[in-house]
Amino acid sequence: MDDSPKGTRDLSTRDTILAAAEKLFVERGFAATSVSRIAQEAKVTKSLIHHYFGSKEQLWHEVKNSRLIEYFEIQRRELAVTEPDVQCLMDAVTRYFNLFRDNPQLARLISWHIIESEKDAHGDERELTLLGIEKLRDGQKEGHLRSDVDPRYILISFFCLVTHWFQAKHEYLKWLGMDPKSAKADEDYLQALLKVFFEGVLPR
Amino acid sequence: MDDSPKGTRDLSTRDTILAAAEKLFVERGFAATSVSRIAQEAKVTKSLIHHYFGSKEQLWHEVKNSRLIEYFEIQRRELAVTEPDVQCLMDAVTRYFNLFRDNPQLARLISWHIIESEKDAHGDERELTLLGIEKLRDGQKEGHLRSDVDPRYILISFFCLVTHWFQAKHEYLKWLGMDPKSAKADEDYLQALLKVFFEGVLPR
DNA sequence: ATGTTGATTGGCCGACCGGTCAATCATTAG
DNA sequence: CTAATGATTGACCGGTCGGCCAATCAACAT
Repeated sequence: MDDSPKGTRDLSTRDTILAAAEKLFVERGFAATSVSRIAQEAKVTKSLIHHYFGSKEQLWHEVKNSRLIEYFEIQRRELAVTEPDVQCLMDAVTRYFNLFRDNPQLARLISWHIIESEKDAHGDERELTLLGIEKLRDGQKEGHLRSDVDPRYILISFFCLVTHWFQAKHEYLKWLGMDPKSAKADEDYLQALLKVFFEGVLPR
Repeated sequence: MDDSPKGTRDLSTRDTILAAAEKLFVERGFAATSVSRIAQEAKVTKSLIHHYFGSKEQLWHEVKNSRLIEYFEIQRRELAVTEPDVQCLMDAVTRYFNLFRDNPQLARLISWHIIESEKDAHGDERELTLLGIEKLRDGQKEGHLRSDVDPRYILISFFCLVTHWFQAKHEYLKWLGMDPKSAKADEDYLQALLKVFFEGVLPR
């Protein structure tokens, strides 16, 4: 039978709590979310949350880890089929961008993870990053990418261009007087991102 | 004489509180920081904080606004002396980058501001952004910048490249197994940023 | 039927939260 | 000297926090 470590066979209630917790944590962050509020959202008692997850911290880690591991898994698969030629890289960038576009909680989860900067090291992250850098290095060796920039910083600048857009677009679009919920903005920004990242803002 | 609205002539204590509040808010964000903790940090009583600032929210806004207004002012001055030619733009990018490098609280303050996404609109932000876009448009008209990318998204992608670096570098450097406190990393990233932003990652 | 096990509840705890208030202290003006 | 004013304190408020616990409930194995 199912022999999960703590003996929780019924997953539906547990998942209900997990979903409620994710919603609130993603919305307000760890500190601003109370266990009782999560209980209310999941329509269970506070005690039940402690029964399943032990503590608020553990629940938060459970929420984060489940999402992040899922995200790493997707990335790993994506990376495996990516060849270091230009078209393939542009497709990979687009898929990465769309992953965030289609999972808005992901960007916020990462935001909270980064800003609250906890010590938990994932290993997954590191492995995945090194894999990406290797791919970029291949691209450089084959002449698809310029070789006078450290591939580590190429990768980071790419992360910046995608991650920060989804973290802050509501703010920037507000500054520009544009509709913060417009799907058009995502599409337009992606096109600009591809041009800037691959070709730069100087005329060729 | 000094006739500040609430009649607080002694600024030193007030500033002590402000500094303590900034330190803790920047470190942990609004929700995770308690008034008593700020009082302890500033070595005053909790009551005194309410005496000077009314409420925790008002203190938070005071902290944020004072810093952000200062930052906007610097930016406005920078922008005024920036010509839209390539060398001048690269200098402006570098100065903008160094502003964040030398004021680490600024990036975190903006992080908290963005992720806790409050409704307060600064006006300053909008005006400044439009000014920057105008400058970029000039650069396009004079042929210094490519004209097939919306200057609004050029500006945003630039914000992403700088802001997110300072928000997340500790995380990324950890992934790469590099020293998160290294000043060298800032310098190296800036060089990479300039190359990528202006010329792109494709060979020329 | 009975005991076992885990799901679920409501009540309770001490700690801390943000905030108020009346009482002091220090300074200075009249 | 005294009145006034603001700075500063400590005690206190109601409320919420995260967490604990004993009791019940439902399902199932014996």
